[in-house]
Amino acid sequence: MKVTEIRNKIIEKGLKVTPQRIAILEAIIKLNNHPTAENILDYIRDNHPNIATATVYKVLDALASNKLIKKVKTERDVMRYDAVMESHHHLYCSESDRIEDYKDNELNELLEKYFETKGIPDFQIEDIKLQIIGKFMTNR
Amino acid sequence: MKVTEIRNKIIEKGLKVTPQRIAILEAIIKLNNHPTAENILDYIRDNHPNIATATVYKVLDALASNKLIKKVKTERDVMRYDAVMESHHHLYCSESDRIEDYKDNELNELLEKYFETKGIPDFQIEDIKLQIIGKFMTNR
DNA sequence: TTGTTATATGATAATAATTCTCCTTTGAAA
DNA sequence: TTTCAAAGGAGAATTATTATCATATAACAA
Ligand SMILES: [Mn+2]
Ligand SMILES: [Mn+2]
Ligand SMILES: [Zn+2]
Ligand SMILES: [Zn+2]
Repeated sequence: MKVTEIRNKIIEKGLKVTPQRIAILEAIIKLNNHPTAENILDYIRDNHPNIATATVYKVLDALASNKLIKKVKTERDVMRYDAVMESHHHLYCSESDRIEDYKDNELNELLEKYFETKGIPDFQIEDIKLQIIGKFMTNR
Repeated sequence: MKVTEIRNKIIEKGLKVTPQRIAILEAIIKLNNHPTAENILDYIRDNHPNIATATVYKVLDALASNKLIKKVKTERDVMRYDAVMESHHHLYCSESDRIEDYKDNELNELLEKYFETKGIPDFQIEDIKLQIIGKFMTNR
């Protein structure tokens, strides 16, 4: 993902392009590990030593409400962020804070078909997310 | 759910039975709406005007780590609690903080069968929770 | 029943993630 | 270039939760 592409993503949403926004969006894409605000700060401090914590949160909020990133909730008191915008699920490690993406179109279709016929009384489904909890058999 | 039953649940886990623990567990069961710590406090203040906020959190922690209640995470910065211990999913309202239980054994079996045959590489599944986001067609 | 003791509670301070406020800076359009 | 709405920086404030520690009490034994 080149900086030009990131700039374009931001422009497409009608947002001003700033060095902070580029750095933060780039960090989330590159880290690719559902980083926290603090992870992002640590990552970009090398090139942006003066960025304020509040700016990171404000940028994250702007990116999320413009659908350039997603918020990923965790068991713990800290929000994490995701630049993968296509619909996908998450694998949560039951022993650590590791979260990995799980993309599975066969599963999505299965669920869609299931709820299409069965439905949920008095409820209109907009989205379904799976939290798959377990243990990773590989390190990282 | 009678108080005697609640006492027994607490005793079974080898915990001391205290008026605070009874009141808090009873509140979560009766409210049946995935209450926050504050909701619980409000509910029990009538009969326990002197209970400390910290006690509520400590009791919630003790109940959760002894598997008498579950923590339910939300998009927002507040934990919610659930006395329904059987495996179930949640319906999240996309417009409000309403969360309702969704129990569906047919779905559980479908998912179990699906992952049993397909599996996830390098990952050992322990539990699967669906977050079903959408709109309730009824008020409350 | 009473005494003992580990555990729980209450009061309050501390923490940690996030948000707010307000002033300054800047991106982008003209 | 100038203009100015929008964005950033600094630090205070907020809010949910946790920690600390002195006091109270549930459970058990004598
Ligand atoms: Mn918080
Ligand atoms: Mn918090
Ligand atoms: Zn993801
Ligand atoms: Zn529930």
